[in-house]
Amino acid sequence: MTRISLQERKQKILQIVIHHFIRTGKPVGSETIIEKNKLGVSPATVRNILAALEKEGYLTHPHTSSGRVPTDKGYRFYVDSLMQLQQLTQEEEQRIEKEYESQRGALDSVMQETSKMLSMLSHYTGFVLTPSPAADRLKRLELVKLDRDRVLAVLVTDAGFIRHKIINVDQDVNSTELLSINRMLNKNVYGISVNDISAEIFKRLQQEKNKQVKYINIMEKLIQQAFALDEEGELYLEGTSNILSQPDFADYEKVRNIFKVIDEKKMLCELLEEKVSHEGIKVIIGEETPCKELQECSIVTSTYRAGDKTLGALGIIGPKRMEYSKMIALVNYFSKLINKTISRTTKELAREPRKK
Amino acid sequence: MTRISLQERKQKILQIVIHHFIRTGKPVGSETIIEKNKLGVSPATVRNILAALEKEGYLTHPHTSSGRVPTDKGYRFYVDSLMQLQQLTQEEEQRIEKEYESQRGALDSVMQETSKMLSMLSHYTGFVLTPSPAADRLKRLELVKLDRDRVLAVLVTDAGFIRHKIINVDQDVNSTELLSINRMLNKNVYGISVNDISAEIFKRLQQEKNKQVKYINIMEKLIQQAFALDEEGELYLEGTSNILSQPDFADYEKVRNIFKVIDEKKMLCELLEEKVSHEGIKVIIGEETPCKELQECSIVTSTYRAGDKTLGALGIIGPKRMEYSKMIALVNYFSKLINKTISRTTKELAREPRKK
DNA sequence: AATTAGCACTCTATTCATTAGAGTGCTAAT
DNA sequence: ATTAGCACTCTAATGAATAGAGTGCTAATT
Repeated sequence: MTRISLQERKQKILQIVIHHFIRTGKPVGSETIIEKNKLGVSPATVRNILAALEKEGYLTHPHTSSGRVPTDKGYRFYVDSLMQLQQLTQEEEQRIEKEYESQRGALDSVMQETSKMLSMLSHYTGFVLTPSPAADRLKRLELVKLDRDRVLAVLVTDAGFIRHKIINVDQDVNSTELLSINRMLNKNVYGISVNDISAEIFKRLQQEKNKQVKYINIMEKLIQQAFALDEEGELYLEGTSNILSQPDFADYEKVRNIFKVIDEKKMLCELLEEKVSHEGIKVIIGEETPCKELQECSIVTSTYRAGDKTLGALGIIGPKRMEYSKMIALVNYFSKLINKTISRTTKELAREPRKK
Repeated sequence: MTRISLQERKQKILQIVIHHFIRTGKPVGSETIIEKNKLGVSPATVRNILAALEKEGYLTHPHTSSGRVPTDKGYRFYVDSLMQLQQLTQEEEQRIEKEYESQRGALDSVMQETSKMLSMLSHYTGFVLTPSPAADRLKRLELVKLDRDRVLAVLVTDAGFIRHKIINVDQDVNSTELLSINRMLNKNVYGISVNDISAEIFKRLQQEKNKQVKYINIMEKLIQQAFALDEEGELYLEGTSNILSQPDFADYEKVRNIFKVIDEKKMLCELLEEKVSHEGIKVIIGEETPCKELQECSIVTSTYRAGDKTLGALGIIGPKRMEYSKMIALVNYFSKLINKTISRTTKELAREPRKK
């Protein structure tokens, strides 16, 4: 992507076209441009410039006799260089903050609430992708006996996520035994990442040979299953119906495809996880997505830190023709907010370290 | 709804019309009826009968010169009296059963899987509504300390549902205290419905005056919050995008409304909970729904027993023009399957009663 | 050399008329 | 009670005509 800096006037006109198109959704003609903006030039000049911009790939024609429409490349340039960043209004910030205060609970419900608010404030589809707990640090592990050969494991991670899982141990364990296993595990579990835990625990157990070897067998089963988290983290998705309200998505076929992708959360998860490799706001425009069905959409997403290093993602999905500056501001704000919330949670959790 | 029994031939024709319309989606004319079925009568006669059926409210006309289309009343009569019940094919049953076997886990994930399969096999939208745990019996309650003033409560109900909740106790409780509270609660908790538990526990505690009174204060906080389950139970919803594939929903406006309702799960929850008062298959056709936006849809739903008495619901949402017999068979089958699964779970859980 | 006026040209979208076809509803005959 | 016959109604599809928006090019202008 060679970035030959366009001359100033060209840029100005490109910016006018895109801005106008974003607002109205109608192709923009040379006359319209003159009308709304006092550039001291004639329509013909503007036409020449538009033709040039088209040759360079920033604009297109739906058909010969209609105005110009931005291409993906055009949007990209707009987002990277032309657009002026916006801030949320105080009103909006207050509204968000207020909603957030009342939401004192488990992290998972905060995430759900966040995706809902993203959707409401953007009028598009909002999402939050929870990081796989596998990469997070373990804070606590609780084992509860359910019946003869099944145990419920409850994991609390450093960042404040809670997951539970039912485990089959094909061997009878009585409650007292379980309790002491539990205690032993908790002593060794704090602060280790869920990924490494299996290996780590066995290492420690071998050093602690004085303990009864009796449990080792059971424990192996338990640990293996408890930490085999195949899940890729949760995806909270809200406001999918907003897609139907977008005039840009009048084409039934396209909408159906978009919904198919969104319906199968899995696909979306993968797409997002791939893109969420490094921090900061990211804008994915149209064909930049690896997912064919979403080529008519843009995604504005940002990451947040959960615990010490794990990254989750959040953002919105809407039509390519969206108010990028506004959306970026919105996503950015929530990203910061969640970071704050999580670091608070983490701190609280850390207040009482692993004495027991 | 006076049910003047229609003469046999009338019924026959009504049945032909509805059946044909369900299959093709096109209004049915008198000629078509004659062609496909050898009734020894002329088109004119059929027309007379159609006109009669229309006057009685079972059919309508989209416009003067088109064939007949069933009204809601027509569908209702069809479902109640004309339709012959169907069975799933062996193939289908096996496919379901197989999927089910591999799914050995927490009940919640079974529910999610079920709604997915309902959607896949029906090609409509599938749902499972989990009963509010409040009405279920408690099997076990686990308290885990998170930080100075917050405790994680994990509830396991009789039927096998698992819920967790974060509780604020504005008082420091050390882990040992918590453990003994936990033990005390568990001794008293088994088999009581979550609804009654608050009252019940206090009654018992008063009898047990010998216990330290010290904890009572904390315990009150804990219990109050732990069992204040405002949730109405989970709604698992899958295959919403299938709605878009229905030719019946070509009207953008209508689809948008349907999606709005479905998006806001809450509304759907209430609707379903209301309708799910007594057991058995229920078919809600078009305007019979209390929800305006769903007037173009039909819902086939059935209940399942969770634990001893609590009812959950499951089913499918599709266009009014659906193969009712097939859908009823499908929903019915899943309903039975879940009943079986739950009663198995319950039994397993009961195998080790409340010794500790 | 850049700008602009002027004009032919292209394509869309809307309107209107026409037509074929499907299906009804009524009347009168069987 | 049934049916043949026929006028009537409405839809859906097709095509022609037209207005309008906007371009692209050429030649004149600055």
